[in-house]
Amino acid sequence: MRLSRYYLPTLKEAPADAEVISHKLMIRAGLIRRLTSGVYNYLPFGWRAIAKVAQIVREEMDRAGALELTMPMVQPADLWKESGRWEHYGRELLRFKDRHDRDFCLGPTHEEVITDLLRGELRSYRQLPVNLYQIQTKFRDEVRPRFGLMRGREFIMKDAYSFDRDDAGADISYKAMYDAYVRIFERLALKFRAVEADSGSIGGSFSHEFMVLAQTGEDTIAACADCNYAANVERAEVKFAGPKNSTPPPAWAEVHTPGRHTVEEVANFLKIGPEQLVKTILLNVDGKAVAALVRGDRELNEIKVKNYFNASVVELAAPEQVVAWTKAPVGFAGPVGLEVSAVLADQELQAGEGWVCGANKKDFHLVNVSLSRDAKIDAYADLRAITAQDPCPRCGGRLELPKGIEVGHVFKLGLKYSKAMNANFLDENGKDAPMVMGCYGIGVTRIVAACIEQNHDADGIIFPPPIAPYQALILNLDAKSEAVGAKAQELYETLLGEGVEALLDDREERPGVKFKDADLIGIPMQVVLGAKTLARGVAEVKDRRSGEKGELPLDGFMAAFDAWRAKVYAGWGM
RNA sequence: CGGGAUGUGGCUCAGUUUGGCUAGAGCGCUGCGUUCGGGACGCAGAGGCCGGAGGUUCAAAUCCUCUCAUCCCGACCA
Repeated sequence: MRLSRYYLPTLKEAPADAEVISHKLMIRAGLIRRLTSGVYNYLPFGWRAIAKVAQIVREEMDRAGALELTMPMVQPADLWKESGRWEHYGRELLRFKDRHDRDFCLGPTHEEVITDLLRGELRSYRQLPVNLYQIQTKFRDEVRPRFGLMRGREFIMKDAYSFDRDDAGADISYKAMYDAYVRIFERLALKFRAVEADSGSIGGSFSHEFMVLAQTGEDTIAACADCNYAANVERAEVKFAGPKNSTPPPAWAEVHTPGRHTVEEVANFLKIGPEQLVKTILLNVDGKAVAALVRGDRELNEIKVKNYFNASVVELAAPEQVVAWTKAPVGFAGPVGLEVSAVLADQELQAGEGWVCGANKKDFHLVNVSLSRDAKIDAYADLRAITAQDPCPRCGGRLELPKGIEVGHVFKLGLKYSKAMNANFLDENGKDAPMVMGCYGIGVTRIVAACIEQNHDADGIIFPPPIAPYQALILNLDAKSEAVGAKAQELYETLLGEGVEALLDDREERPGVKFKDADLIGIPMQVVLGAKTLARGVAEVKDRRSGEKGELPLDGFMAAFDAWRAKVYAGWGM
């Protein structure tokens, strides 16, 4: 394609409402335009990148034996009521009524539809397993869409669903998808990590997330430097050395701590370390009052609390509730004499005595507290967030905590939907049995954004070749010169003829403008042709990633180009 | 949903505090000329009822009320 006839609106300045780099660059480089909050137009250049990703996903899904289909975006409420999610999915589900006043929603995911589809059609174990997928626009009415394509309300997703006769079969399906995902992200030339994940409200027994590694990621990964353990910190278990027997402290005593309510304030005031304090965090767990205790220097992982109770909602208690439960303002809660429905303590609090904690009384704390002697602890459990100082829960090795962007998630669902929706088949013995399901998602549009988060510099996007909308950009620096124009056109046609996706910048712009735009839009290979180089019988080339420049002879150009391309791709590990 | 902020040509913003002439700048866009290897320069243009509604006033981009939209932080999130 020739740029003089391309709709590629590049911008010198980023719009004020873009915050993260991928969002800014996608707008500046003319990939997307916002229609409304969390909803974007995909412009021709951006759409090509999305299509590239989708095609690789498609090829690997097909290779893994999955079958592509397309299900409706508009879904009847009946199905969601059947699975129970009409009530539980929340307001992320965009609901509306048709002219007959019937309830509908826009599909945020398709477990209900696919289960409904198959339960009517698949009756025999002979027909299983089956794995179906689609690549389609999804809509989730996110409470807070942000960061451009990173968290949109409307986005493109590949979602696959597997149905098996039994657990063992489901494990095989799961593994096949996991392996396909690894191949997909390898082929996309992204730096990624597959991590153990919390399965969240989709349910099911276990799951993995695929994270594109990038500083700006919203998720944190606990990854072992010594073994292959990696988990989302939401899920990562903390290894506990075991309780220690220490002598109980003398009886607890109140100390006056006027106006000190944070751990830091109290620790400074008493001239002790925060690890000698116990934080008492009051939570609402499915409407019940729960206290969670962690050491002063630790952070509570609310998801662990949620999983401990198998609860659907865990939220921090409101200040009024804290006052009602502890008879003191926020900042002075403690386990001694606290009356709530459950008091959970982090396991490591078993290794220590003589804690400092809130007195449940304004401006007072307690010292010399023994949890076993002075408080009623219902259970000790792994409650806190893992830190970089913790050992690897598998091998005891050193942990790193890199940031990642979740671009894929595989779930083993088990019987959750098949039971709720009666998706049964007849097994070998002629008996009804529920199908064992798995579901597998990839955020196609999010991958493009994540790719840019991972690959950019001060000048713009640096597309990995597999995602790049075009492989090579030819810059005609002398658009008015017939000789240069003819040669540029010739190179362009040569590349196209050899199957290289080329873009020709034949606009009547000054060289500086073309160089800037070329770097901004991030096509991996730049071929620069001007009067000077033409006179010398060469074209200048630049590797967008490394910035390395070279010259290729115009005579026998294609052979030289092939060699150079191999070098550029090698830089991407391809 | 709680907290904060912003809405002025396509983009970035000034002007609003303290109401007052035909509402400005840079970038971008159109035309002409000079330029031509890292976002050139000159001249001449086009383009805005200042998010919307109502109100106060002799007079509103500016003050008041309501409303809509967008962004940020938090809660939330296959």
